[in-house]
Amino acid sequence: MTSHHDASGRSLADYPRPSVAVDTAVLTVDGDALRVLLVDAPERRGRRLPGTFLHAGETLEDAVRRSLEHKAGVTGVRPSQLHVFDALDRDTRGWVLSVAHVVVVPPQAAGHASLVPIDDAHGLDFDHDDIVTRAVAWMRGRYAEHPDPDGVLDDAFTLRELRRVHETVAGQRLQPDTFRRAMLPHLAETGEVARGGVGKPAQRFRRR
Amino acid sequence: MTSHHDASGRSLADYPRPSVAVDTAVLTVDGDALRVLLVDAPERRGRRLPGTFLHAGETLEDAVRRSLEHKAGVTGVRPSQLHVFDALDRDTRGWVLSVAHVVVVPPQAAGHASLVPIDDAHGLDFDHDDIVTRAVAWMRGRYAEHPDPDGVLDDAFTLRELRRVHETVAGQRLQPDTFRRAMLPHLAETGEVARGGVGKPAQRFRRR
DNA sequence: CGAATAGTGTCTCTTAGACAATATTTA
DNA sequence: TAAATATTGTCTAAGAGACACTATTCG
Repeated sequence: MTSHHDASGRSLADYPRPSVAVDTAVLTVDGDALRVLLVDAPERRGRRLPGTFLHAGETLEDAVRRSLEHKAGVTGVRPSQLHVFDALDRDTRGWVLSVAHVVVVPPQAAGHASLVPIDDAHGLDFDHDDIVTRAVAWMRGRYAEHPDPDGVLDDAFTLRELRRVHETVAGQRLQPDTFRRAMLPHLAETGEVARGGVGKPAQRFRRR
Repeated sequence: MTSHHDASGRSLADYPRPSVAVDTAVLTVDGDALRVLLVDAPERRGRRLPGTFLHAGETLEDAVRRSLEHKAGVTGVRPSQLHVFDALDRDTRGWVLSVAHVVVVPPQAAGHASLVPIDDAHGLDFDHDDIVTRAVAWMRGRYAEHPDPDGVLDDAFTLRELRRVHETVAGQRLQPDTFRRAMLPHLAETGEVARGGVGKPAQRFRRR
């Protein structure tokens, strides 16, 4: 923590320190696929999540934002920590801890990197497969509790649109009537109606 | 991450690195109080959670075990990560990240440090109040799903003993009959009976 | 009108919670 | 026997899930 001297009486500056990196799973819901943003490694070793080393004077969240803007053109995100990966041999070049993060973005905000369906996101560099698994589990938990906590949809949306997002995140079909009744208490009516398609026009709702 | 070079082309060794510490909330259930293990700061600045700096060649889990054994005589624990605290000004002596952990132990395993009721564990050094809050929330979530995931009780126990633990963790009374029915599917009978007290002897159960 | 979708009514089944009755022990 | 505790029976209310019916729109 912070003021630890250990038994030997050495102080903070005397210890070798690990490099600290951040790696981020950027998830989005595009149509009926849950996707994750991948980048090609500079040395072409393989595919991986965007990440960077933590710089001096920077928080983890700053580092995540910097890496996403820089490597994928993604801005305005709110990262959440997932886990610290600390296996001693996880990076052959030295002692590196990675703080894994997750970010959920609307599909149009995904920038210029490639969005890969999560079913195809295997065999990534380092422990990035693990990070994707944890990120998806984290997102499932979040969407089981809230209508659209990360603004994947526009400000106003129909229940069909919202249900489609939830079906994609959960990986299974949901009944329209049950879903509607479960969500209504967490939504606010807008009065707007979505016209244009076939069938009775649907009301548009907002998160409340 | 791990192989990040950034735009400037500098490589891993060129960056300043933070010190990385671990701090651990050791929780236990003692009678009807939820307690956390605190230590006095060497410089007597105040009370805090046990922690240490991460040493080279050591994982976070190793560091947690070392700090608990060394500072409190607690062994044989299974730490879980909670959160990384990274505020730039959290330690006046320099750039220090702290990976907060939580550990649940049976009361007799608490070693030689002092166990403080969580209601009295305020005003701790650094961001340790936050860690305690997160640790308690983590433990509540765990006990809401499992009978005794961390072995706070002995191998065999009565439903009254188990209920008392849950009441302490949840901070509220639970109905004996409802609790019993909720727990039974997760328990195995032992055939043993707890004699000695007044009233009908209770069966002893085991986790399954 | 017919197909498609939105929205509502209602039935069933499960479960949590509460209350009460029965069972078994000690003092 | 009285008090205390364990265990089980049962009732009620709430909610999830399913099915069917009504409402509204487009082609």
